[in-house]
Amino acid sequence: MSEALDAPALPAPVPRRILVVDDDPTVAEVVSGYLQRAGYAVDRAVDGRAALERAAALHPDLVVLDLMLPEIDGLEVCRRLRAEPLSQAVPIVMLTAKGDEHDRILGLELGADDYVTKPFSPRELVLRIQSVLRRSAGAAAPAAAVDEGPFTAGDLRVDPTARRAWRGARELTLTLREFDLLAFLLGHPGTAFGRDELMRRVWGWDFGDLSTVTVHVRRLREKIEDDPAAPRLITTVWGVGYRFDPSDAPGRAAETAVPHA
Amino acid sequence: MSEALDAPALPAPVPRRILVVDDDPTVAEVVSGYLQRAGYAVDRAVDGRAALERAAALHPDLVVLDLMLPEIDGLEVCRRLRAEPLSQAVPIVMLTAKGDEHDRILGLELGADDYVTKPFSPRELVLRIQSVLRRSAGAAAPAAAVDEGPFTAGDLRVDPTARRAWRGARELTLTLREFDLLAFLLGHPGTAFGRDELMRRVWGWDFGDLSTVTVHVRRLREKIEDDPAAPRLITTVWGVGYRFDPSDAPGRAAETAVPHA
DNA sequence: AGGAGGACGTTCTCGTTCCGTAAGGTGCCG
DNA sequence: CGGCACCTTACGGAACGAGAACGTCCTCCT
Repeated sequence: MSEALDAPALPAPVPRRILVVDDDPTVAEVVSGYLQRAGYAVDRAVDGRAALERAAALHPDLVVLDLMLPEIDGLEVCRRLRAEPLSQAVPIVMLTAKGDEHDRILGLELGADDYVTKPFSPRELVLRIQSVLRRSAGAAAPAAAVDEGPFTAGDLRVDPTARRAWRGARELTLTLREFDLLAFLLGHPGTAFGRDELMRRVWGWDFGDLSTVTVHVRRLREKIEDDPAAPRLITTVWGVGYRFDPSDAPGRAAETAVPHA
Repeated sequence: MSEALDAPALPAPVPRRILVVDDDPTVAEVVSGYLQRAGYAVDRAVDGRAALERAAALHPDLVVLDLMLPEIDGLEVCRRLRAEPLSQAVPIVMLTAKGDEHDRILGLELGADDYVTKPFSPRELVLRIQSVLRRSAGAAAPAAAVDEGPFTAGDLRVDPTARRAWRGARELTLTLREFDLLAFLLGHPGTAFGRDELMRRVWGWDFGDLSTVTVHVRRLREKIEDDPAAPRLITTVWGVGYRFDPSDAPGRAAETAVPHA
């Protein structure tokens, strides 16, 4: 998803196309639903042959590939995708049976970018996919060079491409979520966001426990605020959510009261 | 869940029809009551079959759906609603048993828009429903341009996106309700509103003690008026309600004759 | 492999803030 | 002068956010 990173400048990131390949209708249904919900355009194929056709026709941004397939199995699909120049670079996430270590390793060798073992939680799958997309976007960002160069607010600096952040001269050690959260807020200075909206735009979920956001804001404050107990950068808006306040020039604030009357 | 009451300046919402599907009369009764008091028209169904019939007949704006149902269970109802073009887009809020993660996920896959775990607080359910309605309404109306730039009247300034307000150069510390109230009034300068109308447009309720409005107007005056005892910004219109008076040009706008002798 | 460490999501408790309502007071109108 | 509408104040409860701690999963290192 990197939606969290694209969002600052790109209001509506181009919806990514994902091809889901699975012969089990239930699994395909569940996965498709989750991905659509996360904002992706989903196409489906039920066997290896169809998968290759769809991939050639659609040029998806990512392929979710079940290993056990009729006609042509997942490993073979993977191999052929990698052989074809047009689909050579497409990220592949494999679905493998639990403990099927051998196929998994083989899949990785054939060029799969990640794997998820069945039974899997759809949530986890989405996370993996987002992670893979982020990685590959970072690796091959030729046309997508629209990606923000490092941007700044106050004495905070964030480099989305490098995934690094600084406070003044000191580099911050942020986790993945913390970084995404900070990057998003920095990209929308002065705007208040509800927890639910942060959940959607940073986490990419429509649901989930909103206290998760609270906790991560707390952890982030711990790392970037001078006094986490009295946050000046990430302000709490009571009953609403949070807001990043760019207090660029300390001492220049306009406390000039207009002595009306 | 707190976001439901955030809409400060939305025009009066069209009364929405909600279909409540639950086989437990007590639950259905309680939920219906709360929803009706929140201003929704409520229809009820006790099993899956009836639910589908009612949905087809009424085209409700939202469906509250219990998972455990006689005849046809909630998941199946959900599936069929989604299969039917006419009901394909209707938002669905599911009621699931606590910790029934599997059904919950499956429900979301089948197209539910949110879920609430039993036992739930009716209040929370109403908030979720409002949230879902707002989301789907927003999705359907892309050019809504809800984003108000910060706007001004006199020396008052309100920034809805940042949720901040200033009087002259001094920033005001407003609570959620106070802010919404001020934002609404600022957005309709010179217009008098009855307490009941403010209740509906600021609070979003069709019921409730109107003195609540009185008290909040008082608290707001306390923060923005030079002399809360002789309010110049938020004027009382006797027998009607309140009105915001933009006294832009000092010395010019004194058409409000001071009655006092 | 096995174990240590970190990241993340969840849950619980606690203190604070906010909000709605009730009750009595005051001013406006007939 | 009586009645009504509005004002003012106070209070109890509920909602909210902060903080701390736990359990789980993943990753990395040995």
